[in-house]
Amino acid sequence: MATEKADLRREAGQRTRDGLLAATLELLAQRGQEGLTLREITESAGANVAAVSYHFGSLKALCDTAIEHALERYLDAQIEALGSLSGGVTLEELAAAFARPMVGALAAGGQDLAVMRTVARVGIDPPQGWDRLAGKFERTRQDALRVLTVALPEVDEQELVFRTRCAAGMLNWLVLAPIGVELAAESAERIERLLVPVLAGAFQGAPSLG
Amino acid sequence: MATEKADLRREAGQRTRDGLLAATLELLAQRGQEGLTLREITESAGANVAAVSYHFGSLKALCDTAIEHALERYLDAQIEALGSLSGGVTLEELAAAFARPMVGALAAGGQDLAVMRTVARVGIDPPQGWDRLAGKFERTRQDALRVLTVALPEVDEQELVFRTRCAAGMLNWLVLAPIGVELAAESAERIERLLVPVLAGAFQGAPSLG
DNA sequence: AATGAAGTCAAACGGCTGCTTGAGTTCACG
DNA sequence: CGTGAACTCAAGCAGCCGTTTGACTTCATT
Repeated sequence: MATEKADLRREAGQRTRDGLLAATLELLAQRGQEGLTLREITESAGANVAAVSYHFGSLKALCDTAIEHALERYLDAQIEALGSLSGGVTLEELAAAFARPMVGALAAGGQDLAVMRTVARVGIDPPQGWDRLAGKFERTRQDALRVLTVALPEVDEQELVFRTRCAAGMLNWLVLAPIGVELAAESAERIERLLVPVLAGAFQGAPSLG
Repeated sequence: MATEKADLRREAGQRTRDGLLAATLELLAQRGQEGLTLREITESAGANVAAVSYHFGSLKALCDTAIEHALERYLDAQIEALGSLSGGVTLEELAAAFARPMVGALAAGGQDLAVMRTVARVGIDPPQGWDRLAGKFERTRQDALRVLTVALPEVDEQELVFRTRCAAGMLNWLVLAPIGVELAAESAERIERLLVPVLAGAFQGAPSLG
């Protein structure tokens, strides 16, 4: 068939690696890094405890790898969602793009949702390998800020940064807290219809008609 | 002196109890319930490990007690802040009252801030004794909703409930995530000036000028 | 002074933790 | 077929976990 050699041994090893990463991601999403147990992961993945040391070196290294994969998946989705925006868009369009990865993950469930929950948990207790992805993270913030400064030229830039962080934090909370379970039962359209006005309103700030 | 009898033994026991509760609250605020260690608490409180079993029965019971105390302090502050609002207030006034307990805790630091952080963590992973305080919690939600339905009669009530939860979640996130450390360094006035427009905007939703 | 309740404490317990070991299996390659 | 690398596995390691125990101190009461 293919010119590539099969090498079933390496394939089996890769399968074990992937299974451990998937099980770790799922458990990280459910309970975070603290309550995580080596034997729990390996039982969930159908692997031996020694496989963790063999493939990743330690439990901590396995968690770091799983978290880094999740962060990279999330940041890529966020960059793509925000990068598609042109200069002159409405706040609603920005809000919809800002929330798209999370809305999609809530609707899709499974590993996408686990990625989102893990990223949200990492946002509360940042790991040590955080710096390596700080650049990508900063880029998503700059993407949002660039659109915001055009849409809201009268608002101080420092305040727009704060509002962006508020909006991101709100999304993180919604996906982590029990309300995320309720939202996951809804359709993507309904979630977006609920969420976009709140996000856009937070970006814009209270109108001065008080 | 006083007609009350001193009974220094009971007073010492009460001091140990309070010290354990204070140390537990501080550690709960820092790292949550999972990473918590019996010996860490007792060393921080200057007590013996057996004191936990003696005074509370178990580590879990100690945590539950500390969490319940924190929840009660938070809910009382929230009820008082929202209860002072009359029927016809602006969204900004509602937002300011909604955020007042958290802004105050950020400015005060210390145990007030620990209470707020612990409550926020509980919001993500609710304990089992949650139901006992569900009534008080529901009351704060109703207080906010009552004002919101007057201020925003054109918005569906179900959406207002969602926006209230979004706003509460945003505050919880701000106090839990690393941004909370930055905010705690600011003055209460500055925090409120940053926060109120975002909260009021989230309550109101995006204006239909898109 | 004797009594006994209240509280403290060092030491130990079984159990679970992450990790290692060495033998065993699988399979590409000469 | 023999060799050796890649991988798996049961068993065991030291160490920390929450909890218990029984002796000890402290002190109001009689």
